[in-house]
Amino acid sequence: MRVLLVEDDDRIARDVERALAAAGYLVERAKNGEDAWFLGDTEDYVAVVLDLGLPGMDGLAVLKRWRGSGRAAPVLVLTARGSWAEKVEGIDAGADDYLAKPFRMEELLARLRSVIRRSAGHASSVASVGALALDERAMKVNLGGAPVDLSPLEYRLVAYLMLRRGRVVPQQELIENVYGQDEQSSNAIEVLIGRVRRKLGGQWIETRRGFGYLMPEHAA
Amino acid sequence: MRVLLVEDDDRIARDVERALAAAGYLVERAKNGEDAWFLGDTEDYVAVVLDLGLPGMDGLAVLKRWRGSGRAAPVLVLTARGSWAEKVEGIDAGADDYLAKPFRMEELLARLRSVIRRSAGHASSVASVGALALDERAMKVNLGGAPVDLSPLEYRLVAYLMLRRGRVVPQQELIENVYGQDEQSSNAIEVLIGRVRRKLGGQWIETRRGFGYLMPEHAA
DNA sequence: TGATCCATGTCAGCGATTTGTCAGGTAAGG
DNA sequence: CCTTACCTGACAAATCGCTGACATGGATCA
Repeated sequence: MRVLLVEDDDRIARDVERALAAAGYLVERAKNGEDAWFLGDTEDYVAVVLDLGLPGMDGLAVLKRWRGSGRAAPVLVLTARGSWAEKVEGIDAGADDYLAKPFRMEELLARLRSVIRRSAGHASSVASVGALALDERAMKVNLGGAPVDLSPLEYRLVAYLMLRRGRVVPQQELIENVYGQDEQSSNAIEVLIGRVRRKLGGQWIETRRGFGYLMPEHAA
Repeated sequence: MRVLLVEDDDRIARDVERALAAAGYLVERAKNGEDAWFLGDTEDYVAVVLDLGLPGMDGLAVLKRWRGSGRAAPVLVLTARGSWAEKVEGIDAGADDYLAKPFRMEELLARLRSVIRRSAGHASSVASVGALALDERAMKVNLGGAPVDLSPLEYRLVAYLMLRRGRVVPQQELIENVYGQDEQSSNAIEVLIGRVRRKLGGQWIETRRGFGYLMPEHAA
């Protein structure tokens, strides 16, 4: 659940960063277009929050370069209110959503959820797999109506898998999105998987030996 | 390119309809929630433009019912400016995008394009040969509906052959693509083929003595 | 301040699965 | 009939992931 925040204004960045962190995301920040482009091009994020007014390379240019090189991470664009021409251009450049400053933090979070959800190919707001339901808004996971008590890391793990249900998620990808960086030197992720399995019971997370993990579309 | 327009106000509807038609879409219109729900649930649209302020069933309720019954067509929501709480709710209900009235027709078109473009990117890739089905995302192979338990190498082998069905694949090519590099010093690949054959039953993999292996287009 | 708890990383060992190797066997093609 | 390519069963080794136990460290609370 790594999110890239591209924003030059420190105050806004701090607020957004805090809100995103509180919502369970792992936030990384870029202050200018070059850094943004580099990070977005080399790292893997579930979403990008991109301010258009940047020093150095323009936000739109960054976006276009990403798209040009095949980066598909959903992008939520922030910009000053009112310029609908800029909106249109931004959207056609490949932005997935658009938000005018100033904005409500709740709205940013909602749009981010939406954008992430859609990029995973799911329309419905609550991702659910059988009796498992993910409530991103409340950062909770319910099993048959009853809330499951998950730690932050466990939540991120489950959320990531649920948003990508039906797809094998390589261990490395999982690690990157649950922990910020690569913790290659241990089996922490396996331990985490084990703990989650014990809490959820049932066979929600399948192991694809040698490939990664999978949450089946239609699980027990 | 059928688009469903859900809008009770005749004037707005007329303008939008005209713009959409000019942009090449086939527009159908619903004036109230019930009609909207029925059409959206039974017909197949590339996108829906949904006004929230409706007589009868509320727009949000319609949207939730669609999502609840698995309708995935992208929905662009129209609503009165300013109520961010409504926005948040709408987005979380599964709207794909959101536009405040009054709006520029250009912006509506841009967002519609964007929404359609995105929804096109989620086709599930399933190749099949007779009763054999390959789900690349889940890295799974089904035989007549039942999953086949394959090891990583076995899976790669089957996937490679299925994606090239009807073509003779030289042993060397197979080796290079199943194993990372060349393991020329043994008959490992033959053993692998044997194991796969035993698991699949039937004559799915033919041997072309001296040339390689082949998965027939229409296998037994 | 100290006691305690919870989340999480680390480690070692277990065990199942996977997979390469080899030694015949089998059959295709001349 | 003979060569050669391919198949098969058995075996051994390696790999990978799981688990339980323990360590650590930060938060909370008396």
